[in-house]
Amino acid sequence: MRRDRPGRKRCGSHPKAATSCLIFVFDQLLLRMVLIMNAGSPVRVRFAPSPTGFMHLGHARTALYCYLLARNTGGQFILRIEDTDQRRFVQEALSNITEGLRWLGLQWDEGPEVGGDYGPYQQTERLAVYQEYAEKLVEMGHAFYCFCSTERLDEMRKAQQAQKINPHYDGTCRDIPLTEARQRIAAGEPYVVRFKMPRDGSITVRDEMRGDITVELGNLDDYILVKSNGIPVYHLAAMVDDHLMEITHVFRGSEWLPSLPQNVLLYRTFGWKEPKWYHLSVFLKPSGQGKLSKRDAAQYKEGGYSVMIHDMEELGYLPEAVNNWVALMGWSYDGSTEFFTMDDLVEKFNVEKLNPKPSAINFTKLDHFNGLHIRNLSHADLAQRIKPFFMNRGYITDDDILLKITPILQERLKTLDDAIEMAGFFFQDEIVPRVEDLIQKKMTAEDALLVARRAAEVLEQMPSMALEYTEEPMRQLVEELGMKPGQFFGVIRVAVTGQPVSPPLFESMEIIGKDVILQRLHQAIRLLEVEAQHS
RNA sequence: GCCCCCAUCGUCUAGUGGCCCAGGACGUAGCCCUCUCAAGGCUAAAACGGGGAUUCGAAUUCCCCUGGGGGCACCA
Repeated sequence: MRRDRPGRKRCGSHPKAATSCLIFVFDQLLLRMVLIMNAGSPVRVRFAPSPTGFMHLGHARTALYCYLLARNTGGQFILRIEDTDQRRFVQEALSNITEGLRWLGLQWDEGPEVGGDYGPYQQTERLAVYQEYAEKLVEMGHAFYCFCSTERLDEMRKAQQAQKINPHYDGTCRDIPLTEARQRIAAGEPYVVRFKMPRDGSITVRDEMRGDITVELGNLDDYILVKSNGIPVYHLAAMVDDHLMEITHVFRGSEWLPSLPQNVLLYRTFGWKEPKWYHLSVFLKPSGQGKLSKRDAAQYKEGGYSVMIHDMEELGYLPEAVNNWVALMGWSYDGSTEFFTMDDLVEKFNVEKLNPKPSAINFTKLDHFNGLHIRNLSHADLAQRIKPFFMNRGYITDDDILLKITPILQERLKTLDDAIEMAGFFFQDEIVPRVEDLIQKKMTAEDALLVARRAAEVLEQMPSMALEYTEEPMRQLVEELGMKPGQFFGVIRVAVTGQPVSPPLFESMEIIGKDVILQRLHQAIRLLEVEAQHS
């Protein structure tokens, strides 16, 4: 297939460029055709988490890619719950995952809560289906019943490891005649079903991002298909479901890559049409050393970051930014475009630019994307998004004021949470500035007092705190006093906002209003008077 | 121990044999703008892991080494 190389060739005026220009046009035509062909073949992709833990970044990326490809091709995005491990089942995990998906804006077309024609979408509700296929495999002679106890298996493995040979099933039950096996089962003997791996030859499988991979079948194990409790393992359940649900493209973690040959062999044994496989590489720690682990989670949280999706909202991240960030770890568009809205991603996502290299997460880049997406929001939208953060801190917010402060906050926020520290003073009845903040560098208490007094005098004359009544008069005052603007406005800023760093002064003053401004100025004057006497 | 995968600035990446003494982005440093902080603009430092081979020509193809990652369960 032709590769997409946007912006690579440019039509110039140089005579030689004419040919390349023609080629470029032809290139674009081809590209169009490829896109149309792609769009004409809707995919069916599934995100299939197991409810054994909460949703993290790895989940988010896999789900995002699934969603993007489905939307991009007009196909279906399916959510399937792989809950065949009842021992590790976590009650809140399912809701945590569905909430995470919804927060990210990755609504599924089929699955829990929404149904679909290929249901049920929870594996424990499909047990009879797997049983049927396991039986079929036994009858075909490609699987066998195994009566080995876990104790014996453990010992066997230990012995193998001691001899430094590859741990694998030793084949004890492989050749028990089927009639005998059935008798033992009827007699109540516990058993599992194992795949009867061919002993000779090799198999070549294909990961779309890496190419062909060939392995010796002798290296593959007689892996278990059905556990002794009658519940299938992933390798059976997922393949049966992917086939039955007509999944065309499988996105899963690279931890599954080693078992791809077994998985593909099952497909081929049944004669099913194989999906295209994409094994997404793991996320590494920010240091790049080792994969992201639960152990480190607490540490990230301390730094104001998290790898858990349910933390992202509270930390002040936008789902748009998380998607943008996560999309670019393992996928690129043209190597230079990095800002993508969800619509952009849906339109531009393509499997050709997927990359198999493990990537270290970079939280500061998340911050950057979050800032970009915050600035991309409308004032009204931003206002509504920062509102809950103020509410949670006990501030009584006012929608009008919120809407007024949004424009001066927007380009200063890295996270929505930053709004509290930056603009809390708009909603506080009383602020108490620290005297040492009031007095600017290279300034005495008397100097600061003079600034506050003169400013108060001037502002008192004004009909309101509208920009036209504050900025010019204050600048004149600066000149009159022969001070540096930074110093002068520093005093006013701290007096009015209570903090040395704030959104633009005049805009802030206009929003706060004349009464409160004068009140705060006089408070500062009182504080400075006391200070001046003591020094 | 065995099997599999990966390898370009600190990090995310572009790159599919000549457009590359390697481009973009985050971060870092400096400058500009400026009422603080940001945002924005400009500039700088910063990479093809090592060795062979193929070729007129290799970041790009092949081999070996090294490094990193993953897997080898009645877990997913």
